[in-house]
Order: sequence, then structure tokens, then C-alpha cells
Amino acid sequence: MNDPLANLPGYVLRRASSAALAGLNRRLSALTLRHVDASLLMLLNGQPGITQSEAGRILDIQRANMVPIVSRLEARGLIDRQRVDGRSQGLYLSAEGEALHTQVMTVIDGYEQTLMEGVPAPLRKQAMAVLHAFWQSAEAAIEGD
Amino acid sequence: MNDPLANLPGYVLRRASSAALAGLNRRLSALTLRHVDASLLMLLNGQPGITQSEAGRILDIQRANMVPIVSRLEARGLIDRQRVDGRSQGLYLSAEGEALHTQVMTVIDGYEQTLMEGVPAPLRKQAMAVLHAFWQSAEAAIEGD
DNA sequence: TAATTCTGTTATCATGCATAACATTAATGC
DNA sequence: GCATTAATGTTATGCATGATAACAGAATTA
Repeated sequence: MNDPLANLPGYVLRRASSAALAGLNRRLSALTLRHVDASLLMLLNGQPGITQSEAGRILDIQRANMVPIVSRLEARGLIDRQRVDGRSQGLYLSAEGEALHTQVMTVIDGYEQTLMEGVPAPLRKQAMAVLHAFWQSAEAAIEGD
Repeated sequence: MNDPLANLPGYVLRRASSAALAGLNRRLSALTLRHVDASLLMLLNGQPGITQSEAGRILDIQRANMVPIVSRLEARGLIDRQRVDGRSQGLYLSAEGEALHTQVMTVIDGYEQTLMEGVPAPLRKQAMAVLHAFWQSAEAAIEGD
């Protein structure tokens, strides 16, 4: 390799994320789901009745970009909408959506475990803390020159 | 927040990477560069004369997707091509490209330092090792069911 | 020499992400 | 109560990144 970028945390973060995503999408394709779909199913399982906008805020997906995602999952009968308001609707997993969610969890749990097991044991204890630290640091660094 | 995905390393990795990339692109826009352009300039500075395909292999960019990147940078006079072979050309930073590269380094170094400083000191020592571990683990996990 | 591999390239498609605009509805300030 | 402001869902659109398939020309190899 001899990649002169390999000592830049931001670059390594991106490569790791990209590879991790590729592996996950590969596994989720068996359920005909994209990772973003899976993340919404998981969110709705934990917070049923949440609004489309709220979900987007939590997952960091623009309001406008939530539309095709929700439509797709609703069209597949995986989620239901219930009017909350004149303008907003609560999102819920349908029975079919819950069934698929358990399959999603099997895939995700297995994958995340595989990912973690690939990290040398001595580093494993601090691994999540490091990732969260970078997340927070990167969020803070978005603005500024 | 209350994000039930926050304990999944893959998800946190993605969010951190996404945020880090946003901040970087924001800073690079002052140089009218995308992060991928910057990464190629940095690579060519370290390994002048490298081939387009080789660069793509190192940066994990498909051969076909290298074409517009190289064309764009060449059109801006930042890189030169020198025929190596009947089929391949070596890529080099032009004088202008080298000048821009130093500016890129200023931006990148400053940004990566900011990113690192946002990580609590006790974690900082192992931070890079953790990122590399996830990178390697994720690469290994791409294949497999 | 023949078969295979590699390079650069074109074309095309899927995905993710950003922005602007809009109508409807809700919340807020006075 | 009414006028202003804010929020929601939506449509449309564009840009950037990646992936795949196909091809011609050149180099390697068997």
C-alpha cells in the first residue's frame, strides 16, 4: 500500500466507514434493504410513533430526503403512518415490519460483533469511546474555518 | 438525541466519518477542491510518477472513476501526465499543483489536528490504533455472509 | 504466436446528500 | 383574536461518490 494518507485520522475514519458500510450493505441485500432503511426500522422499533422529521433529525437525514425512504418502506408494508397533527404523522412498524426488524437485528448484531472482534482485544475496551469521541469532535469541527 | 443506534460501532463510525468529511469539504472549498482531489494531490506528492490505476488502487477508487478526477485536475493545470508505456501514464504534480499542495497540507494538517484535539487526552494515544483496527476489521468483513 | 491480462476510457445507473420552493398547518406575539 | 413566524411534508433538482459493463489498444504469459 504505502499510503501517505494512512496517518490522517479523518482519512482512516472514512476508509474504515466505507469498508464497514460495504460489508453491511452486502449482508442487508439479502433482506432487500439498504443500510438507511435498516436504520429507520431500528429507530422506529425503539421509538414508535416518532415523526418523519424527528427521525430525520436523529439520523441526520434531511427532511426532503426522508420522503423517498419512508415512501419506499410504506409501499412495502413495513411501516404505517398515523396522523398526529394536521401536518405530521407518527411512524410505526407494521407487523410485517416488526418481523423484518428481528431479521435486521440478527444481521446487524452479527455484523457489529464481527467488526468488534476484528479489533485487537487490548483496544476493544476503548474502541467505542474513541469512535464517539471522533464523532463528537467531528461534529464540533464542521463549522469553523 | 436518544439514538438507539449509538452503541453500534459501524453506525458511529459512519456518523463520525460523515461529519469529519463535511468539515473537511467545507474547508477545502476555499481552494475549490473536493476531498478526493486533495487526496490525489497528496498521494502524487508522496509518490510522483505513479500510474492512474495504481493511484486508484491505493485510494480505493475504481479505474473508471479515476478518469473524471484526473481529467479535472489536469484541466486545471495541477497535474501532468507523462507516457510510461503504450497504455499507461505517470502522474506528476505540476508547479502549480505543488503550490496548491502546500496549501492543501496547511488545511489538512490544521483540520486533522483539530479533529484529534477534540478527542479527550486519555483516549488520544490509542485513537489512531483504534481507527486502523476498525479499518482492517471492516476490510476483512466485507466478504462473508 | 496465441491467449491472457492490464490500462485507460466511455457510458450508464444507483445512492446519498444538499438546496430551494411551496402549501398546509401549528404556534407565538401582540 | 389576529398577524406573524415556524414547522411539516412534499416536489424538483443538482452534485458527488461508487459500481458495473463493455471496448480498444498495449503488454505479458504460456
